[in-house]
Amino acid sequence: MAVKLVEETPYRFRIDPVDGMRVPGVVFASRRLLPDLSNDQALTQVANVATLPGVVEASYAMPDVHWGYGFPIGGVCATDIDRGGVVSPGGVGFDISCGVRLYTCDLDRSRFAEVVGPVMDGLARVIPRGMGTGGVWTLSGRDQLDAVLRGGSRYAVERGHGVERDLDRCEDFGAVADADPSQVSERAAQRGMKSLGSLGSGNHFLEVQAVDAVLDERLAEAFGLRVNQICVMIHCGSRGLGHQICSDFVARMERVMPAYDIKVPDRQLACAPVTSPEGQAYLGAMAAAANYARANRQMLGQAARQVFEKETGRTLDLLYDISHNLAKIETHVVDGEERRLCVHRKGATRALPPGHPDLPPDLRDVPGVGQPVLIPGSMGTASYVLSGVEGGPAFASTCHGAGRALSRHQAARSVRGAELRRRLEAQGIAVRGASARGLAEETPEAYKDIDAVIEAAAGAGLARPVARLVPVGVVKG
DNA sequence: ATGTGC
Repeated sequence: MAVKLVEETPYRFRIDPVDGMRVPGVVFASRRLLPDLSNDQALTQVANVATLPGVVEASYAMPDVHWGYGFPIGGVCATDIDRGGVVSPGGVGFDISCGVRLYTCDLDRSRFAEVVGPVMDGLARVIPRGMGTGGVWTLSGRDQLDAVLRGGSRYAVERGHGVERDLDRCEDFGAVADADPSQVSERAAQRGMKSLGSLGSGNHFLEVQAVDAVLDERLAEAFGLRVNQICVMIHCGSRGLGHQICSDFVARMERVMPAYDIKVPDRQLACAPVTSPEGQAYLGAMAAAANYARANRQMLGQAARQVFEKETGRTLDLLYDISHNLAKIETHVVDGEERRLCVHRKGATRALPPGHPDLPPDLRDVPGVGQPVLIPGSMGTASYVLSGVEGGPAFASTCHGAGRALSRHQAARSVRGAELRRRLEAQGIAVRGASARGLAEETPEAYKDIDAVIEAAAGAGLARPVARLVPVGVVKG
């Protein structure tokens, strides 16, 4: 599909419907980010998504959009459940409920410098990472795995892995409803059994970060962030379990699409009506994987908390835990009417407005304070905390990270792992990696400029920047 | 992203 962009505002570009598109495409980006997009498969994917049955408003792209499996990464698409709307595993992604959790620590950057060695060595010892299996929690069997799949972080806390306040600060208060472990294949379960509490590889990490700049004093205070404060960010997902569930359901939906008379321009857009048996089965399995991902982050956070308590005498307080790969059933006003939608966010972060009932209890009634939004940067660069805003377009969603600019292969060719490690250490960043190649694939040059992405997200009215964080120690898969 | 690839 040939894609033509029309500038609507400095931060919003439109793709008019052609060739079976049911709605326009809308790309939130700045002029600075746009050249990267002009010759990119990602925009064709934005247009392809606009052909899905039941799609409403627009196929949205966030400022960090890039090419993905079928759907672009950095894409948001909502379908109307009661008007034939579909759900698609490709619109969620392989790493179901991949997301970020951020803890604050009552410790300043200068004090942390005195204990950086023991803390980083402690984290390196307790945080499983890299390809393959082995997590901090060895499950007793399928029954206990199913308890994780139903209960998420809540089950982990019930079993002593965390405190009740952690759950107040988790999306969905720690567990997605309607998880259906019976829809999780034996193969997916086998893969999940041995990986609970592990980072994985790729761009997943655990970082010790320092608040570099406060960008909104009032919001930062509400979120408990101050300049030079130490934080811990964890970015990971549902490991082999989520991957297997996605694979299982892509194959299943490809088989049943003809029976629903659904035709899509790319077979990687395989989908089924939300209300169909296949749609419901996927949503049940997806919710189970989402709970696994949250329990995964809970376990890693608890392991990090114990290291901090032992080595610094200070604990970690959870600021928030939020996914950026998930489909959710939500109610939004479309064409002046409240509709039940299936909102797919793939490489896009939910950003609820101030006063929303799903906000943490202690933030819910604070005027002007929206949902904490956690945006991980690439290795060695900044990460951001944002806040959801009133009236955000794109069904209360924003970007999820810097977005790749080079493929893994290109990145690995551009720099040697050992050299990159020295460079990071020279910048004052303590590195505890798993493999040299893994490091090279994540070199900062392989990603877009996170500062430009955040500027575009703010300019487009998707979210409000609160604080900029920089890494002081990184544990990578 | 992933027991990395039909």
